[in-house]
Amino acid sequence: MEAILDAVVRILKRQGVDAVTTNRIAEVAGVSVGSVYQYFPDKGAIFVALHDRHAEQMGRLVDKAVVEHAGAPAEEMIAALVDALVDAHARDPELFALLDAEVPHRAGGERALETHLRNALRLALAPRSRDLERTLFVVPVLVDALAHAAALHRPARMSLEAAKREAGRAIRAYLRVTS
Amino acid sequence: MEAILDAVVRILKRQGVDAVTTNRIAEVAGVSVGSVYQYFPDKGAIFVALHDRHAEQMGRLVDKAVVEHAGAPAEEMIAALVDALVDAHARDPELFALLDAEVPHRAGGERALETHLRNALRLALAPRSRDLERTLFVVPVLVDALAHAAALHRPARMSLEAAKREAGRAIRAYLRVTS
Amino acid sequence: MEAILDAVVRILKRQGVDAVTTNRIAEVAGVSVGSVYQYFPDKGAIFVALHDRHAEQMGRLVDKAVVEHAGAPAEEMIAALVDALVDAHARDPELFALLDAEVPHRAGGERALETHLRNALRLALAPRSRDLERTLFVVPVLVDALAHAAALHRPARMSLEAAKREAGRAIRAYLRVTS
Amino acid sequence: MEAILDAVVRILKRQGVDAVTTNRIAEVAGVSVGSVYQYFPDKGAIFVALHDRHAEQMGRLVDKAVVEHAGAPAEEMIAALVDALVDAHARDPELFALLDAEVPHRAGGERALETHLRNALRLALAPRSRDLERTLFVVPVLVDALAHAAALHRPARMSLEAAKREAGRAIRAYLRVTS
DNA sequence: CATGAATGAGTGTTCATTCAT
DNA sequence: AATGAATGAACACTCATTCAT
Repeated sequence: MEAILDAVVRILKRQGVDAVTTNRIAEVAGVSVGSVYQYFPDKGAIFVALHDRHAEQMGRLVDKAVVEHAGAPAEEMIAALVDALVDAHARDPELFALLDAEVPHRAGGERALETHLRNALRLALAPRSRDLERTLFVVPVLVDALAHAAALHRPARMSLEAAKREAGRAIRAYLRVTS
Repeated sequence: MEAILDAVVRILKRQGVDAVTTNRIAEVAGVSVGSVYQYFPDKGAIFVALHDRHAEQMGRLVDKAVVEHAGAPAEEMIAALVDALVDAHARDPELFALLDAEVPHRAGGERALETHLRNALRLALAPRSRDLERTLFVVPVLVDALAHAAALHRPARMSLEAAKREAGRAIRAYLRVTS
Repeated sequence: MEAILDAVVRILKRQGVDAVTTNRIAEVAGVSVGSVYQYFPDKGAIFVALHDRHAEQMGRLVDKAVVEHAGAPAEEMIAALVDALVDAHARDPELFALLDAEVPHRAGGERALETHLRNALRLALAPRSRDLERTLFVVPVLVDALAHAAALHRPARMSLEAAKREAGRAIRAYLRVTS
Repeated sequence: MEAILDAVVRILKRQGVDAVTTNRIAEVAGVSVGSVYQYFPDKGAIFVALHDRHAEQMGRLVDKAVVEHAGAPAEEMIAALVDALVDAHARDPELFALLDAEVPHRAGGERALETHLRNALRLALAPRSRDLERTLFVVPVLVDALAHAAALHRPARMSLEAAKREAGRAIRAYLRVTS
């Protein structure tokens, strides 16, 4: 299963989505097509699983940061969050850009990372905000968007660290006005 | 050409990406397949054109807001920007979610809206910021992400207006710390 | 009409039969598709006309040789015939090989050159042969096959002149046994 | 594979080249289109294989005649050659005419029969000729052309046997002058 | 469980042909 | 007569999926 998803990733990076056929997946994974269908009902499920796997990896990072900064000020936790997410995406920007742009998302089932962030932050932000609802709407969007941008779309002249720092400033600025 | 893109949109909304075949496009557009190929070299080009058209429409909105608030404070201009973009996307959220999730983007050629915003804001923000580079990195990301979120992914209990307002607050907060 | 056939020849040589489309013919000939259809009922007719034109050109060569050697011994006439045909084909071997191999012949309507040769030789050979029928069967076949072979398929080490001479010897040898 | 080529032959004879579509081939061969593509990379390859198969069949006949008349005079061997080739083509003249006229040859890769003949005859003719090169150029051309003509294009009034005999005479006459 | 040959519905695309101008 | 945009039937080919071994 992991092997299959890894095969998809390899094909995706080497030749693009259009080269991702079930037969090629099997070949690259070193199994037979039949075996691919033992684990996934159809091709769509493979893409879903790929997105899910990524979401879970990011989710684990989020949980870890939340747990590790349970007592600390929200700003610190968020800085850690941004840090972890940016690093994770920066490890293979090409892949994550591809995942976003080319691999179909089946609209609606998504926003997994934002949702996860929202849930994870609910507790951490509860005491801070007069209107939790609105804060929990904005912060995950900022974290997700800025982390992606920092890792994948920052200007050529800006370092990863500088981008992280600026992302942190933006989120902190918002949190401050949400007293 | 417009008719063809409109046909794609219609099929997309009614039956999803997989139903978008060149023959069906022709049928829905009321022309022959051959004519579709008179205007587009292949199916991929149709999707590209669809994304481009959307980007241009948003670009025009951006330009309009920038021009109309040329003398006004940046905050106001940005509020107008968010307003216009949110309204534009809110007019047909389903479509824009689809466009984002299912219609392949050909990774890399993208971020059109952010880029346009960046260029449009360069002048408006020039006097404000000590480090224009970083501001021009963050603001377009915030505008784009919050506008999309407000229009397409806001919590069920939050009104469009409330989402816009909150988006505005977040961006304003960042601009304030970027003296 | 000539222009159209010339266009076909040009495309044929530059890009092969598969590139010969009616639209491309029109383009290369410098007219519109509609005009092509003014002169030819359909695409097949163009190929037929091409073969016919070639057959007529060869036919004229045959007639000329026959007329010019009307009084001379048959051997001489045949030598002239082979000479003329070989030269004609050797002028553009590539084209004639293409014409033979790739341009569909519509089986059965063919053997135009052999038939023409047969008719042209009927008189010249009449006095020589006890069985004209058989001679008129063999000689055109020899002339056609050897002329083509000499012009288009002779071994790399053999000169055109040598090939012609050898072709002549073969035909003469046959004529001699056909007293 | 044999089944596929046989299907092509069947369609060719019944409905002509234009009816030879990959789907129809599959249908007539009793397999699926997919299976056709398991054995042949594309449609062109099928035609090539068809020509190749024919060339091999003829080649086997040539080899057999050469072997069986290894010690005998060259005249006899050639008579046997002509005999075998004429009979082979006469068994289904229509098909071989079609193969020649309508099935594209991909110019240049061809003359397979002549080449085979040339190689087969090299040994047999070696002692006879002062100039082997020229003899090996002419004889295969004569054998091929006369065998085809006898089988496929002889005058209506001439029997197969008579045509064979006359072909033999022509070749023998040439061999005699090539002492 | 694994295999991978076989399947065939379905797709993108081409191109001969037409006909209103 | 000439044009060339429009047509759409038809085709080569792919690839997700199955199932007998």
